[in-house]
Amino acid sequence: MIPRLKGTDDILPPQSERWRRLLRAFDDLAERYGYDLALMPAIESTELFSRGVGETTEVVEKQMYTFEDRGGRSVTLRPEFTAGIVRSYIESGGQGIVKLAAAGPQFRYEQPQKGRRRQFFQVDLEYLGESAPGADVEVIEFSYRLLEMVGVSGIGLRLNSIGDSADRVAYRNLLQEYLRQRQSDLSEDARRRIDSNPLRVLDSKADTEVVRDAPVPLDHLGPEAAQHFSRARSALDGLGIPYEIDPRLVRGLDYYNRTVFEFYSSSFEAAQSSLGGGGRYDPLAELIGSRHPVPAVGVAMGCDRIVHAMPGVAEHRLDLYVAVADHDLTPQATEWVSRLRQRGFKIDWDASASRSVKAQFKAANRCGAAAVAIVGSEWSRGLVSLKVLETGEERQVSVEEVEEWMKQR
RNA sequence: GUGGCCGUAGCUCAGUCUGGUUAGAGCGCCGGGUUGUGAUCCCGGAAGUCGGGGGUUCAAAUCCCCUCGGUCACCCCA
Repeated sequence: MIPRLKGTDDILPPQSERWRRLLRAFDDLAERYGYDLALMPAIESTELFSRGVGETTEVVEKQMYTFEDRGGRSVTLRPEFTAGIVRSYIESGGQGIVKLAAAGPQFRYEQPQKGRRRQFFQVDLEYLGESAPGADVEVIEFSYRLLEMVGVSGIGLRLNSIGDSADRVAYRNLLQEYLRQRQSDLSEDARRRIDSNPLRVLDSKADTEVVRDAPVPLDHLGPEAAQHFSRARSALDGLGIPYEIDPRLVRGLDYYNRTVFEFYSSSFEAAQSSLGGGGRYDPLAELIGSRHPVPAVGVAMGCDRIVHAMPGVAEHRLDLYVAVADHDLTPQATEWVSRLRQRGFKIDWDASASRSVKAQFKAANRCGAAAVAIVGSEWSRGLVSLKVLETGEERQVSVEEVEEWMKQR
């Protein structure tokens, strides 16, 4: 036996039923909100991520699946969607407003635990070319409605603004000065980040005492960033979307500015409880080679975690299971099953045309059929036996009545 | 990369401390009780290199050493 790789999952029934519901809900909402489908490469140039995501980020420093391909190029399995989608926007002309929805696996080489796999699945939305706070609000609202729609309970939203790059130069100095003063109280990791990535110290769990009194970006926003944030907030208030301001929320990727946010569920018990997050990333396009700025905002939701927080729904998977009692009638049954499926009914049957009625009933029960129709001696009179599995009630009816029954159920 | 816990049937686990009949149970699967009736009930069956290797012993799932895997947590993120 060759087992699956560490940190990868086979997603099979019954769990996969929730995935189907989630992906359908995402697809449906994306269409309603005007986002077009994007199917992106799972593999890109390593440089795209090192420049876009940031050299000093955890992801780039030690979590990427990077290797040399047969042509000697350094390539990387995507650890996230955004950099690749922005690359495609620039590569295809880089103009105007483009709204895209994407879904697929991402790869990060980490020690697996609950809610954290080496291959994990994300649904993703990117709103490119729009600088107004309304775009931030739209992707946040979309995410909230998606979680609501699939039945996640205890939805929480943390919101913050980390300001513009220009505001952050002054703020960064202030923070570094503060951290250096408290250096002796900091963890080793935090000390290392004072120079390379001081913002990340703000969400360090090991340094909560020092961080509590540290200056936060929210108090040092420039006037434009401050106005952007207050407009976004009042729009969210108007939509009735609850949130809490978390002044120490920063994101692990370097390209963010202004609005950042994170969704979680209070019912998902795990150390990795964030269901998704995102924010505005106006600086990214130029980091990866655009000759003009591209304002943009996006969100990525972790499907594996959302599915953990979704309720299971017991419902009949199939409208009908067709059991063949007289195997000479297999050709007629084949045609009837096909006709019903073409009309949109969910039908299954024993395609082997060899098993006993008893075995076919067992199969029907196992796959969650609402009823069984027996094709046997009564077929010559235009009838089948219809047995409703839940009640055990059985009667002989015409094939037209079977369809009526399924429609009214 | 570091630490805790766990590896026995397809799944969930008992048995390990205190070595000793043929390694068990529940669920699931297959068959029969009903050659046209599931779920429920009764009867039967298949299925296990006890994670792997080495050692101690008359004897190892059980004790010792090494190793591999899983899981949760730290770190970090979706």
